[in-house]
Amino acid sequence: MERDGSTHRNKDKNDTASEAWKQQSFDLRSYFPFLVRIYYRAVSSSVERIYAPLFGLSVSEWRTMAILGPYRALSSSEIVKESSMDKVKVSRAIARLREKEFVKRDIDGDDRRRSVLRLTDRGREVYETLVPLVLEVEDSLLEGLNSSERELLVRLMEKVRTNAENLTLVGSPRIPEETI
Amino acid sequence: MERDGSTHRNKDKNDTASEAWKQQSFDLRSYFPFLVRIYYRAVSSSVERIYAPLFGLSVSEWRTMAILGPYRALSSSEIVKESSMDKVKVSRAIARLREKEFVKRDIDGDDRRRSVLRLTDRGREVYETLVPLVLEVEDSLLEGLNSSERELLVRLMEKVRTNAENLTLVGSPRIPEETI
DNA sequence: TATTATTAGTTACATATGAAACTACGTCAA
DNA sequence: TTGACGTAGTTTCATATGTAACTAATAATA
Repeated sequence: MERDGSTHRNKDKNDTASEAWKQQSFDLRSYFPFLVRIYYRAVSSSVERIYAPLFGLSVSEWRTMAILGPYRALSSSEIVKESSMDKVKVSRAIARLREKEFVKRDIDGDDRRRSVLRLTDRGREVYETLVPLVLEVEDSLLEGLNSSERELLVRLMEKVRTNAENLTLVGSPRIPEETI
Repeated sequence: MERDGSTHRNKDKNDTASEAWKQQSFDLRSYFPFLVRIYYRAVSSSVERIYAPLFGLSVSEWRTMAILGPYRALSSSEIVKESSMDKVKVSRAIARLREKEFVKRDIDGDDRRRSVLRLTDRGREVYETLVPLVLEVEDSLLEGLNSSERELLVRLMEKVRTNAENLTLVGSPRIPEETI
């Protein structure tokens, strides 16, 4: 990475060819959203290396367990809110976690549409095995960054995310899983 | 975000219950890889808002065009290298771009396994329409960050990515599309 | 209370994905 | 040459995904 942080293109100004003024040099490899993608993929796979092979958990399954871990008893839609997953994904994750008997479900007495989910004992064992391991990964990922750099990284990512959300607000309603 | 950058857990030390020493407080919402995911998704969707509705391009199709834009004529496997997509994805992207007649293919004279891809005139038009738009998105995403912050953000992401890749190196060979 | 609207969660369907198998072509070595 | 191996790119298959339609239950209101 040896380009300045603000922009990496040079408008071909003074170019006289009829259409050439349009031609901005564009290099995917330094396009910020592309860098974000590469970054994300690297981080993702390093975490998945932990819970996928150990207990055959998918991402959404792990996330669901992670939410249930400290909170104890939540409804599906509460998990949706906490996890930034959609309700279909959560529903499927729960279905599989119930098959694996890592999660159990009780129907709410008052509102019988609502179900209350919690980890089973086995689920809690798995959760507690996993937590220190994924924390270890987190540490390794941030290795070499001092605490103010870590703070800054998180802060800048948040800032960018806010910008992104403001952008998306104004437009069409699509939040695809995979992009760039 | 109001936690320190290095860690957000408190080991429940001094807890005397038999298993409780294992219990680290774990909060998905502040788990770094989770934050990365949220960040990535926000950035992704803000870019896809541009090329998806305008020309019905998928992510991999857009990326392929973005690679072909400046370079002119590349083989499929060269695109694979540039794009950090796997060959199946690239192959499919090319197939659809050829249907749409945004990309054309010539078989290499010397090596008839190899095909050489380039944008068609129509493809180049699309590309040139898109480039300024996606650059605009990039700008909006980074709005409010001065250039040293931008530089830093990119640098820190790279550092984390390197850490991640070193981690993944040592283990099982899986690079899933979706994770955390 | 009957009727309609709302909410929780699931299912169906069409599309996207990755791993592995496969096809077609090239290269190397005997 | 011919066979063994290697490479470019495609296809198959099983799984994952999102949208939209759906079911079941509750809430609101007439």
